[in-house]
Amino acid sequence: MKNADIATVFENIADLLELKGENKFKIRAYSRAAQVISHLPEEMELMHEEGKDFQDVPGIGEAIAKKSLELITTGKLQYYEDLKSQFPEGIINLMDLPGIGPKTAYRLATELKITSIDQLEQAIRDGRVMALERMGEKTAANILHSIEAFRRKDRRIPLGEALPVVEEVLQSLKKAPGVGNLTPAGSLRRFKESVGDIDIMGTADNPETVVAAFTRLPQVREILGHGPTKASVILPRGLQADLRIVEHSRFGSLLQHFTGSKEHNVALRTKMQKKGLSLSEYGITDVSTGITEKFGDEESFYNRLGLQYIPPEIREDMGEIELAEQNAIPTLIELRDVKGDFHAHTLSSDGMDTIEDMARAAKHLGYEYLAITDHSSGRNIPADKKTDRIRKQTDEIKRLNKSSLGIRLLNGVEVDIRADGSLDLPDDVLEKLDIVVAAVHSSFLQERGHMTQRIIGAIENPNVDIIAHPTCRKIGEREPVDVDMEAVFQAAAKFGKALEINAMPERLDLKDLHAYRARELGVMLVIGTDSHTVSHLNLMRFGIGVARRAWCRPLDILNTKSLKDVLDYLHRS
DNA sequence: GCCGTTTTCGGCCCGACTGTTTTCAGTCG
Repeated sequence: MKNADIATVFENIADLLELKGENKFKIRAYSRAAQVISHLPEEMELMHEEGKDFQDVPGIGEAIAKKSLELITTGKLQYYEDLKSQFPEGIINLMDLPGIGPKTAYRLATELKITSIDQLEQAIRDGRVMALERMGEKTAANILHSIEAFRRKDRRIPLGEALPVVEEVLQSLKKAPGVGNLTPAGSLRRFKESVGDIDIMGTADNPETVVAAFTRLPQVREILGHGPTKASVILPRGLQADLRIVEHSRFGSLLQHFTGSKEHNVALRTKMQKKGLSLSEYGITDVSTGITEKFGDEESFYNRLGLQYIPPEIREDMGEIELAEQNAIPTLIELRDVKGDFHAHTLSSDGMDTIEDMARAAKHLGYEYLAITDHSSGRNIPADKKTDRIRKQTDEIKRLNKSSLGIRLLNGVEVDIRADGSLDLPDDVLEKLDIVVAAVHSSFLQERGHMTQRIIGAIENPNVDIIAHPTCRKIGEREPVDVDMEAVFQAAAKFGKALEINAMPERLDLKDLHAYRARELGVMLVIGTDSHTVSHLNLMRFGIGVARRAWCRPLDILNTKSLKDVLDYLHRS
């Protein structure tokens, strides 16, 4: 059983215990364990095989360790089954609706015998819900609204879609008179691959002017509400954005609070509570004196707690607070560390621009090198012209490298890993290239064992340098292939091959947790944009976001190295 | 149920909003 499924079981147990009216700290323990498990970089199944003790994971104690083991070894948990049998089936589904917690769900299930969202909708429409004690017309209408929103199922939006919209909004808003700080908070700021609502935090001399300007933006589709210092609106793609303006002196604590993650903030507050400090969006309160200190920026907020500044991308309660106490937060990779790109397409395959166009654009970004990695076949390339194409590309790159472009082009290819595991170009062609990126582009539904061998086979080929988009997922479009990632990481580490963090926002593949685990195992990572046109080269920042969430330092990422070091690494010069 | 340079027992994050309430429970982030 996978971590995600184990986490779901514990989350459901927490819900059921809440229904039972159990001790709320016990409930919290299950809930926290679920969170922790869903964020583990390694599968618990594997930890078990390796003889690791689950109780070493903070938030997992004796009882939950034992239950986890039962889930892993038997696929079931008797405690959970017993708990479920005490309640009407389907009651947990009701709690998926915003506004319905355990108390309401329990009443609906027992007093009205409702066990599904459909039944709930019916009960609201025929007036049975509002007839209940302590329920009214408004409550019923709100639940109905939740049901409709739930059915739209478009609640989380890929980062790649949300970020440009938000940046456009920020651009316009910054022109409003008297605006000071203005920055998005929440999961967007932490660079999670998808985001729910957008929170924008700001300071201003005259908040009302800014809030008014916000509600009048051309991007605003609907105004959900607005007051003197905050407003909620709907932006394109159904994106809800909330703006909050505070005085300059409280901006630090506000931003910290709304950046989250929730788990990070809870852990931080729990820890500081023991030192007699109470944290909130308004500042830090010394419990003994009742005096609240204000903070204009996040650095001073963290420093007051005796902590090093913690970058937003790693605020997930994965050990960052403990490291900050020791002043040992790693220096994470930044966009400006990147010296080149290892994944780009041109007109020779399915790209839109010439090699020279791509080279100039990469030079413009300040890069030292750019790998041209057109597809090996398919995509406008007849099978019998594969090697001809490579020869032409080689000549063109030689010519350009001799010209005064000021950037070194690496002569490469993105070679298909075919369904049978063989590569789409012969070794004598591959070995003459500067760099070989291999990737799966077909037969995505192969069974796990076959797919794992297919990818590991490519890793073992001495001519292959990088495996691109290792899981082939496309967010909201295509599920990842079924592959034993742990085995892939082990093989990459053993054979000294790099794995790609594909920076295309719809891919982000490796994803954050995979990249974290790969780095932990000593696998070299690269961030590739998979550019098909010059503008795609700018997508690098999305890959940087994933790398930072994976705690990557510059030295973990191959394309932060100088041209010389890259050539050394590739054993080609 | 978890956890410990204030504790192996006795604690466990903080504040706001909403609705149906005359003081608060439930839910959320």
